[in-house]
Amino acid sequence: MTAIPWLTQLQENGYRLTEARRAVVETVQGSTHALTPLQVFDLARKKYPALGLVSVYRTLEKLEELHLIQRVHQPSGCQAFISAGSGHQHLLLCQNCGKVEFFEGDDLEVLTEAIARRTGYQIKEHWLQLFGLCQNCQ
Amino acid sequence: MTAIPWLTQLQENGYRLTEARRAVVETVQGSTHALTPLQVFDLARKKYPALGLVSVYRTLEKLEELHLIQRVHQPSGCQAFISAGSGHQHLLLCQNCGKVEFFEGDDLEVLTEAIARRTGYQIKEHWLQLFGLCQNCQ
DNA sequence: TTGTTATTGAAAATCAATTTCAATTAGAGA
DNA sequence: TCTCTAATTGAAATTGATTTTCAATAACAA
Ligand SMILES: [Mn+2]
Ligand SMILES: [Mn+2]
Ligand SMILES: [Zn+2]
Ligand SMILES: [Zn+2]
Repeated sequence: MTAIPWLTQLQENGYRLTEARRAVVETVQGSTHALTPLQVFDLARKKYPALGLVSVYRTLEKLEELHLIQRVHQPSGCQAFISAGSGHQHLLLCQNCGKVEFFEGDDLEVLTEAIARRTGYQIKEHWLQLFGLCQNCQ
Repeated sequence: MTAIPWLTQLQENGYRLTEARRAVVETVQGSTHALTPLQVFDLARKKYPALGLVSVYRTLEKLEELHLIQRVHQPSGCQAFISAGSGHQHLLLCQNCGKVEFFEGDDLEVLTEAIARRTGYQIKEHWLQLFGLCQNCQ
């Protein structure tokens, strides 16, 4: 719920703790919606008006590198980021407001094995994403 | 196997049949790999050297609009296109060479209903994509 | 064959993302 | 606390993909 663990992890990986980073981290960490770099910029500038857009890109890059955030692919575009789920998880996205939920417990073993057999592919991983309307947007 | 149905469908939708379009359509229609606009350009120019990159973008736009091609999302980027599957299908992609296979027969009913109940979302659709290595690339 | 209008490719414009750079600042060590 | 240095900053320039503009061309209906 707090941004401190992310800031700590940045520091533990040799990155310095700055105002710009703090603003970006607090913005992304606390969001229940996937945010584009520009959206992060607009929100984070409220916390730290001197922030430059470049620092948003640079911080997002580091957060992705540390697997603290992940890119969200949508029909409307693939530039948005959200706090990464822990372990093997999948996304459920609201088509209207972009609200994100994680879920796990899909069981694709049987399916992937059948497809591997039929196609001759060696299957390594999968993407599963659900789209719909959140309670607010129905 | 032939590009004629696509060309016919373009014509039926009021679009004229030109050399540029024919070259792009033949290139994309016949490919087993997802192709970026630039890859389409390079391949289609062999058929029609006067082709401009702009016409590639414009033709891909129309083919997507008619649901003859679909965008392919990958960790490495989301600009590539492939012939669209018919009906409800999913993709299996080779992580090495980009070869694409379609499959169907996933059964996510139980899963999506459980998640709908738990999250309160009304689930409308899903994306399922498998990644691996094709026979050639293993 | 003719006329209209969609389509073309080249060039210019746009837009997001990246790189460059000189000034600033975090934070390690004294 | 003070000093030093390398990381970080935001502005500006650059890049690269995509879109728009435009005058010339060509598809195709009549
Ligand atoms: Mn899974
Ligand atoms: Mn399905
Ligand atoms: Zn919503
Ligand atoms: Zn392959």
